[in-house]
Amino acid sequence: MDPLSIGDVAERTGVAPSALRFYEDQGLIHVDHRTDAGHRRYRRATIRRVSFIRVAQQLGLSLEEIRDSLSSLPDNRTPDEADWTRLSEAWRPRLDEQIAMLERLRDRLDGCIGCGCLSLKHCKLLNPHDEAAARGPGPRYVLDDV
Amino acid sequence: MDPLSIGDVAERTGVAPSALRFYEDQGLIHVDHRTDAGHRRYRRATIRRVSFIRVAQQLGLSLEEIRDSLSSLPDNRTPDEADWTRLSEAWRPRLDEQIAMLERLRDRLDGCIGCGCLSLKHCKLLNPHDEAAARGPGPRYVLDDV
DNA sequence: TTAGAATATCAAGTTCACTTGAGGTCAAGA
DNA sequence: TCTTGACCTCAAGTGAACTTGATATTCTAA
Repeated sequence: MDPLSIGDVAERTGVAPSALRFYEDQGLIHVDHRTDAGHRRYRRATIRRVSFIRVAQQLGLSLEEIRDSLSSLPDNRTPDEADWTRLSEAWRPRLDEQIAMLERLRDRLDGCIGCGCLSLKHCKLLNPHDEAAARGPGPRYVLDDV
Repeated sequence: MDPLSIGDVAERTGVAPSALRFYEDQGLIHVDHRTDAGHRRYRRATIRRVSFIRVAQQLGLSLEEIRDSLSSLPDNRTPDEADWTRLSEAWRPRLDEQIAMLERLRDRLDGCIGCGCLSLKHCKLLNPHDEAAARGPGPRYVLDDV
């Protein structure tokens, strides 16, 4: 049962067969071999790989970035602890940054609502001009650290 | 200086004029009036509105969802505390959910690296089958609550 | 006054991440 | 045997979110 068909992988990961073929085109996953009839056969580790891709997408990474990230993982053997550590360390800053951004937004929304300042001139969430303007355009106070 | 040109709004928000015209087509923002020459003139509140759109996008909302969200804001007057409270309450669950998901992912990555289980069969982050399989496909342990 | 920057419209093009469609092969069950 | 379903390839289509290009007008500063 080890060699998995594209349908197996699709079912296990929730990713459509067409998407799996697309990922293969993009160099994100690879088949172990083909049957005589030309059908794809994947190794079990591919399920992990595909799950990984979906999680990375949730993080906001593009497929290209994910491919780069995955390139540090071996495709011919089961990734070991060192492999995952490398990946984890690469992700950590991004993860921390995203969490911090969302928390900042949440706290600011709460704070602003609490003090009612959103209707005033001083709200730093939705009045990115003033002091913030010097640091470039956009909603700085949310997207950046203050 | 109150009536702002499209260039002013672009500069203040970091959003290209073409994108602002596009947002107008999509019903996300509106002009206050046009000059005799047909040039767009925006009210100051439009900067907040556009900043809001960008922040919402960072949250993962589509322009359509954002339009719905913004429809609760008045376009003809400066939004007041009640307006923002309504919006904040609508966002809060989504915000909390996203933060929780990212924290879950971070903690799991840390935990898995710490115990080295990512190379074993028991890692719940990258082995979404087994028990998790019953709850549908995909990397459940990260995307859902456990 | 005159060059250049900014604005306008409208259609078409771009990128990303896939999906759909057309046309065909192959294995298993009624 | 037949038909259903899973698989194959390759090209084209999709939707979201804009951008670019063509062409024209208008504002601004030397």
